[in-house]
Amino acid sequence: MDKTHTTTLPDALIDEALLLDNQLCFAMYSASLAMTKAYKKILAPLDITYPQYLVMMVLWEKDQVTVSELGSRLFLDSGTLTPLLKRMETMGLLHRNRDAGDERRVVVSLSDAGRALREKAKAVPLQMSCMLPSLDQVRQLVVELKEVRKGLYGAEEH
Amino acid sequence: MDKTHTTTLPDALIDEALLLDNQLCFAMYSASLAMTKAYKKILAPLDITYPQYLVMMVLWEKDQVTVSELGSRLFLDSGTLTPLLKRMETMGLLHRNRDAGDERRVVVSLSDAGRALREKAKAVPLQMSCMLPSLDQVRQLVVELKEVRKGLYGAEEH
DNA sequence: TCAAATTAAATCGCTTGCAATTTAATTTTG
DNA sequence: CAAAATTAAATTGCAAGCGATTTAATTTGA
Repeated sequence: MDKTHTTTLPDALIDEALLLDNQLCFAMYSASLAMTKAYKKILAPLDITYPQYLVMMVLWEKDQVTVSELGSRLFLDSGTLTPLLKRMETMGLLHRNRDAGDERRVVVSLSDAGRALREKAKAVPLQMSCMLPSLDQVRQLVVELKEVRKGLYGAEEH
Repeated sequence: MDKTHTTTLPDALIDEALLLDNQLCFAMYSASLAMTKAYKKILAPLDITYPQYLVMMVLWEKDQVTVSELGSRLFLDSGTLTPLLKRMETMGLLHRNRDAGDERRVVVSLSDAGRALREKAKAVPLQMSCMLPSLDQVRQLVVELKEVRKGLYGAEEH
């Protein structure tokens, strides 16, 4: 009996694996899109998008961050962040200034309006939590999704 | 003691809720982005993007679907799908034809090349699974994420 | 019957996201 | 020190996503 390491999987298993409804990736993808849409409604009074809200959350945690810090926090690169931040600067939510000590860096900081927005934003998590499962389940999911994320970045350090 | 239903939450709780690392939504968002990037590498030999791969999976399951069927399967609307499908038609993966019985509908069907691509695609799920947790954990996550998705669409039927 | 309502796609304008390249500043090292 | 290598952002070009509107076909119903 020829049992090599590279056995072919049974066709049935391969077929099953190609079914949309079985796929974790599609579940994450579609849940993530659903989440963005839900946020659109909740964030409408604040006049910001979900990615903009993410930037604000980073800044509310720690004012004065470079574009790369923001990027490694949000898993986004300058190609995404630069135009996003420029729009937010135009809206008056933040400032972008070259770091005097290292002119390569751009330091992003909150404007008064950006700081003020935090008050309005305090209502957001509660509104969102109404649409989500129990706190325990959420906490568990967060842990698992972080593991998944780590696995997906896997090869390339991160 | 004034204990109305609309008690204000303790500040500490509100602050904690605004922390990026605690948020399910950010965990889904960033895991989903990581997933798309991982697929980019795996799908490179097939010359398609992840959303295009999703369309192909639907068609491999059932050839001949309308744009709306595709939309309700993938949770995407015609604003997203029409240009996506046109690109895929140009690439030669599928055909788009008005339904003779109801000229409002467009029926999407596999081309020979599209059908042929399925052979190459059979390797994809296994490659992806190497980056993911155990099958049991994946299955559990899929169930939970579907619930989350349902909750997020909540109000608007779906 | 035939105008009004509904439905299905397409279109438009905008924001993300990302790979690849470019520009400019800083660090390394020969 | 000065050329080479590295680093940080910006830029470019493209593919998603989506709200809002438009166009065209079909169904409703008065």
